[in-house]
Parts: sequence; C-alpha cells; structure tokens
Amino acid sequence: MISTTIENYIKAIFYLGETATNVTVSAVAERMQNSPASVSDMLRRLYEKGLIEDKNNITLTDQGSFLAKQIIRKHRLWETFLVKTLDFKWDEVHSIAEQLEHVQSSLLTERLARFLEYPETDPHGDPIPDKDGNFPDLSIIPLSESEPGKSYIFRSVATDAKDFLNHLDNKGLQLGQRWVIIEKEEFDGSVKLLVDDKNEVYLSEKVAKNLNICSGELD
Amino acid sequence: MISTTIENYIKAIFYLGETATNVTVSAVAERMQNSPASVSDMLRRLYEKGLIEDKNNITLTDQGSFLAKQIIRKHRLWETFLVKTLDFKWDEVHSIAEQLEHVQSSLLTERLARFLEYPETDPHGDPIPDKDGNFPDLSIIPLSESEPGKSYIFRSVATDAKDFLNHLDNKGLQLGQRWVIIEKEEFDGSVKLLVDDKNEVYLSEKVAKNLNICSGELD
DNA sequence: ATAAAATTTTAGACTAATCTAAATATTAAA
DNA sequence: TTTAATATTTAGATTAGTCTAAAATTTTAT
Ligand SMILES: [Mn+2]
Ligand SMILES: [Mn+2]
Ligand SMILES: [Mn+2]
Ligand SMILES: [Mn+2]
Repeated sequence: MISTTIENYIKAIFYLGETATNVTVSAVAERMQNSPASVSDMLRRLYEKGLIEDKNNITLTDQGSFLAKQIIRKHRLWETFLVKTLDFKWDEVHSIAEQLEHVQSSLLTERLARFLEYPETDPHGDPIPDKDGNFPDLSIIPLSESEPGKSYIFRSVATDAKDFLNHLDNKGLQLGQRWVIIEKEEFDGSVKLLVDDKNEVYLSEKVAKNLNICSGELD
Repeated sequence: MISTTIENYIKAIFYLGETATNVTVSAVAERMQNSPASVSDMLRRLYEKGLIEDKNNITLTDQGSFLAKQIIRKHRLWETFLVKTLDFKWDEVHSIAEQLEHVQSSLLTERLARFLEYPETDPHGDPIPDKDGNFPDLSIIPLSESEPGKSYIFRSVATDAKDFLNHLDNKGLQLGQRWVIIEKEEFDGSVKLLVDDKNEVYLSEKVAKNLNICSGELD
C-alpha cells in the first residue's frame, strides 16, 4: 500500500507545487533532506504507483493530489485538536502532527473533525480542506503586499517552525490581531506595525515574508 | 531508534510472558503472523538492543518491559479516547489504537491521560498502567472460576477481537452488569447467567474463557 | 539409548528506502 | 557553438525486515 515515506514525498511535492512553477528533483531533495539520487529513485516508484504524472514533469495526478490533501487535512485537524483540546501551544504541535497525519482511518478523521466542530483553520491559520479536498477560501495576502496606512487582521503563518513561532510569541504577535502598517522600508523589506492600537513592532523581511494577513479596515 | 516493528514484537513478548511460563520462538511467530525464521532473526536484534535478557530465554529486560507497558498505556488511553470522546463503539477501536500507540510523544500521552481524567480501565475493562508502568489492581477472575449461585460484576474481556465483541453485543452483555451464575456445566465448560436480574444468557466455554469478573455480592 | 518429531537457526534471496560516487544530460556562459 | 557549470540518473552498497528451504538442535517417544 502507501507507506509513510511515500505520503511524506507526496506532501512535499504538493507544497512545492503550490509555490514553484515547476518542481525539481533538487527542490524535493532539499525539502525531504534526502539526496537527489534517492529522490530520483523514489520518483520512479511514485510514477509506477500513479501518484505523479511523469518522471520529467513532477506534477501530482488527481490520485496523488487527493492523497496529499487528505494528509494535510489530518495534519491540521490533529494540530487543532492538540491546541484546542489538549492545551498544547502552537509551537509544540507540528512534530506530533507529523506522526498523527499518517494514521489511516477515514472514520477517525471524520469523527475528529466533527468533535472539533469542523474548523476552517488550524492553530497557524492554515486552511483545513474538507473530506473531498476543497480548501476554504480565506483571501489572505502576504504582509509584503500590504499598503502603508491600511489596517489588516493577522491571519496565518507560512511556516510552523518552532523557532519562528517562538520569535512571534516574543514580539507579542498573535493570530486575529489588528495590524496597522506604519511604514514599509523598500530598502530591506522591513515593516513597522501598530498592533491592536497599542504596541509598535518592527519586523525584518525574513519574518514579514512568512506572515499572512487579510484586509480588515476599521469600522 | 526503536521502530514500530520492534515495538510490536516487544508488546507480543510482553503479552505472551503474562500467561505462558516460557515464551517460545514459535509462539511469537504465531502471534506476530511471521515465520519462525524471521522471529529468530529479530530476537538477535532485540537482544543487541538490550530489550530481551537472552536469546534462549525470551524474557524482557527492565528496559523492554517498560517499553511494552508504555505502548500498552498508549493503546488503552487511545481506545478510551475513541470511545469516550469520539463516540466509537468498543469493537471499532482496537485497529486504530494499534496505529496510535506508536506515536512518540510522552507529553501527548500525559495530556491525553489528563484530558480523560486518568482512567483506570479501557473500553474493554483492561487496566491502564500509569506513566511509571504500574497497573491498577482490579482483582478480577475469569468467569470459569466463578461459583454457581454467587453474584459478580462483569469487568473485562480478555480479547478485543471484533467478532467476539459483536457476539457479546448480540447477547446483550456489557461491562458493569451484575451476573448471577445460575449453573456451570462441568462437561463442556458452558455457563448459564442471570443478567441484571432480567435475562438468562447461555455462554459456551469458548466465550466464557474470555470474560473476566469480580466478586459483587448483592447488598 | 536411539530414533522420530518438533523446534530453532542459518543460508540465501527479496523489497523498500536510503547513501556515495560516477556517468549523463541539461542549462548557462563565454 | 563549444565549453563550463548544474542537475539528474545510474551503479553499486547498506540496513531493516521479511521469506523459503535446508541444516542443526532439542524434545518426545519408543
Ligand atoms: Mn504543521
Ligand atoms: Mn499548521
Ligand atoms: Mn486493543
Ligand atoms: Mn482494549
């Protein structure tokens, strides 16, 4: 059947396909922390299992794409469970969800979703696809596309790396906050925000690139 | 590290060690549904990892025993979660718990135990060891050791095989019921019960052997 | 005590997933 | 358009976990 290893490759290819125009062997190798030789070999197996379209053009088939979305659904539901039900912090849940996402039981997934009352987003603000693989539309934009002077709501983070989330905690940044853009520095991509009408926060480009917002004008 | 495969072997050896005087290669092979050759080979690896005492005398070391109890703790906590929190039936949870028991995070295990309010038994009445590996004493006896005319409480099942549990459901038997032993047939080991002062139920030896009770005289 | 039966181990092979090193192929530069 | 750099694939090994068939050992029966 489909091993945990294959599930992780499919997930990696799905994520890379979201941003990159064409997914490369070396990009998959980098993301999986494996050698390009191993990836090349694995792509042959993925093709034989009907999970990618072609060995040259690394694109998921419908079957592969559906599998990826199922795994992402499970990952995000479990992260939500860990934070909402078991009182974990948002920086503690990713590595546990990496294990739980491979548990195979669609009944379990659906019961979990029901218990959590069908959440649309996980603790990092990421959208949770429904059981058919449809993502809710959250109409978010990266902080880098914000306009100075305007007001936004902090909606999600683009990575759930522990040290990145800790950095946000230290700056007092939390999902759902109102952010008014005080100024954006063209030179280095840094951003200065007013958080909840109270604190001013400076963010480097490195951080700003991984924050997503949606428009949220004051009423 | 310790693979899922090794965890399953350790669990099998632990369970066999509970009943059998000495655990044999063929008994482990039978339980794991593997060939004796594979088991023999694996025992070498378990010994090298310090999980069994000896290649000849198949006994868990303290380390192996603790590992087994940890896995059993996780298995039974997850089964409890599935039934109590996600509304699964008692015959649906075993195979899912077989997967969940291998998730590695002691913090997760402890948070789950706390959420469930430190249950002493799982949905099949089996004792849940605490995090140090101590089992609660439930002082149960097999139904076969019951005395005619006396009253007992149905406490646990010795196996969680789906078809066995369905059979109990069909007979209307549930944990916690008061059973009065009407008669025991020496010849074939069958038992006749009065369940909750209402229904008479006949049980074959095959079924009776897998039911555990504790004394529960009427007050 | 020896033979027969059962159990266990070893030998050799296979698959999945990985690696390094070498060979190809592709892309970018000169 | 050749050459140089980069990317990918192939070749050959390795490890974990499994198998079957054969050899060795242990247990049971005569
Ligand atoms: Mn995550
Ligand atoms: Mn997340
Ligand atoms: Mn079970
Ligand atoms: Mn159980």
